[in-house]
Amino acid sequence: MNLEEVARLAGVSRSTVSRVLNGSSGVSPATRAAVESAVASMRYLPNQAARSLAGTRTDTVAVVVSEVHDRVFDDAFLTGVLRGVTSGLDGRRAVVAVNPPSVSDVDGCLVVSMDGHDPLPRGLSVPVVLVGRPLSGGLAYVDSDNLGGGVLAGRHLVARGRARVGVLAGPPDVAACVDRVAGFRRALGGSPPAGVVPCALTPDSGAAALAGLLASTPDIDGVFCATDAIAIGAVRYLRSVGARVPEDVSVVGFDDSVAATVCTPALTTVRQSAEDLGNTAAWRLVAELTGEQDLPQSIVLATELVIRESS
Amino acid sequence: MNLEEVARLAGVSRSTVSRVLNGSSGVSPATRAAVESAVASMRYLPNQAARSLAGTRTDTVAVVVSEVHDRVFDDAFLTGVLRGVTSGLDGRRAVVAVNPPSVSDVDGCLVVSMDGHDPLPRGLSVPVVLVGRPLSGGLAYVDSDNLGGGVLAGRHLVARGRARVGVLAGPPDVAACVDRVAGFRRALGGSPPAGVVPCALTPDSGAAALAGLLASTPDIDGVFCATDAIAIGAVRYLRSVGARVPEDVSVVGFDDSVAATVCTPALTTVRQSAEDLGNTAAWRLVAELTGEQDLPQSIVLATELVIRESS
DNA sequence: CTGTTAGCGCCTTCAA
DNA sequence: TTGAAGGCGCTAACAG
Repeated sequence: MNLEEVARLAGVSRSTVSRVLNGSSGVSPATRAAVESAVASMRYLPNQAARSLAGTRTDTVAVVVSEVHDRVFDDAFLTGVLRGVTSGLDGRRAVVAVNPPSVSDVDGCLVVSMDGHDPLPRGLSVPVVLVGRPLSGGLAYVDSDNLGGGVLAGRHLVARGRARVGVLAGPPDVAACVDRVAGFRRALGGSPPAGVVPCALTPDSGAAALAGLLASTPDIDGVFCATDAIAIGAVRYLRSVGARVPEDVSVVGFDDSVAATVCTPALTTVRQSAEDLGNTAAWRLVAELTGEQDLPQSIVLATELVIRESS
Repeated sequence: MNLEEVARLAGVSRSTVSRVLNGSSGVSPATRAAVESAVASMRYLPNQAARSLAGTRTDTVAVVVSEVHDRVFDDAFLTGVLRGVTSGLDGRRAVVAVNPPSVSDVDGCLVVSMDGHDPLPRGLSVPVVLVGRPLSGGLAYVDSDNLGGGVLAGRHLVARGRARVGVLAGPPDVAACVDRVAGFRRALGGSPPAGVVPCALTPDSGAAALAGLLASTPDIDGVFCATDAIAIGAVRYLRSVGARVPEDVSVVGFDDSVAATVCTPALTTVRQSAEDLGNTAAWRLVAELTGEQDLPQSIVLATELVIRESS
């Protein structure tokens, strides 16, 4: 089934059908109606390949997922982003490509990178929008307000009367973690944290980092962790050495992952919406593809403190 | 850059380049080498749209994700499947489509359905492989050995000396849950469960279902839950009424989700590999697309008992 | 406002 | 073993 057949049924030419299908102006209402009813009655769907070949768009965008570091706790983030992306693509198709990105024949590219490097499709000359702030490079991105979330966490621990707080900062090359810690420091103002130690994005690494911190600074009464995964390790370690959470030590995480809700005690954390992130990034890319002007280079989405039992 | 330019550089015709690119036999080694070096030096990539239009394939498959029920705990499953799929597609592109599937221009279709209904793309006349057994319909599918996993769980509780076990069975229209419970019953042999109650796939629903079960059967010493999410609710409820896990009551879940490892006590559960599931389904679809004969209608992947603290 | 025309880049007979 | 030629279904000028 092709344009030709639709045109014949509607009693017009191929071009006219094409015009209607593409929403061009300059088609009389009567003609348009005739074409639309023909399309509907035949259940006609345009051939995407022919469309791409003749036109200038492919109507598909690539979603490049970088999977560099340990990802145990990132699954929910990824599905959330994907969900948001597919719903924000406005009819375009999303092709998923995994790490060494070799995508072609796409109109644009969305990159979900959880580290700060740029796993950018090489030799790809289409608009790109990153999900998550890159540590360097002038590309457009959408990110959660990690800095603001860090501020929320900091103010919360201050409000709880915690005066000697440690920070399990995550990896220094993960922009989200860097920003979270920066925000946290800002909230503490003149009284800096009792200690800031980097760690990997796993509970085990969080536990080990906290053990090291407590060895040198035993009187800590609060811990801010750059992710929930780290916080879960921190809580586990604290309980293993007989410290009560939150009575002796308050713990705050970041992400509002499922794990944060099921662990004991349930984690106070900062929520970000992966779905909004994906949706907004898709929107930004589509806007660029449709030629909108004066688009923001970066978009930052609000985060929110969720108070539970650990603080 | 197109075939023409490559042909010119290699000193042959377009047809010959096309033959080399598509691996047709009947090209002299010398010619083939010349073409390949031209392709490499120009970094030529065929235009996918033109290829689809002229040929008979699109080299892309749809991944249809059905999101019917509460999905809080399914994220890891989905990303696992997706990861497996993309790596099993052998160069083909994966387009993701969400629930009301309206995909076209694909060679085949992978459907990830977590309920038993068939959210099948209507009017799609391409091969389909389901990830997860459908409750009805004669479509090809790949599934975890939920029945076998249920057997493992049952034997385990028997070996632990548990004689009065309850079952939180999940929804009756989710094939995976149905199979898990069937396997569990089989392992118990002549001594049936003390009670089997359906519930939704959430911790809260699991807690409520267990409360109801305990009301009528207070002397239960073991609980098998169709998913980890349900098990987490069960554990929470048991502890809230002062029962010790596992001393008073053993609890076994299913899925080996992240939540199972971080909750207290850590859950004994049955592991399935979402990645293997996706990879195998992709393999099965590709095999059908490449014309392989005598393919199995269903493929079942082994599951594995993971013993932790809750039993 | 509508129809005619010329390709888009590739695969695939058919000849040579 | 290779080349020439036609056409896949559509869009985008260009006429009328």
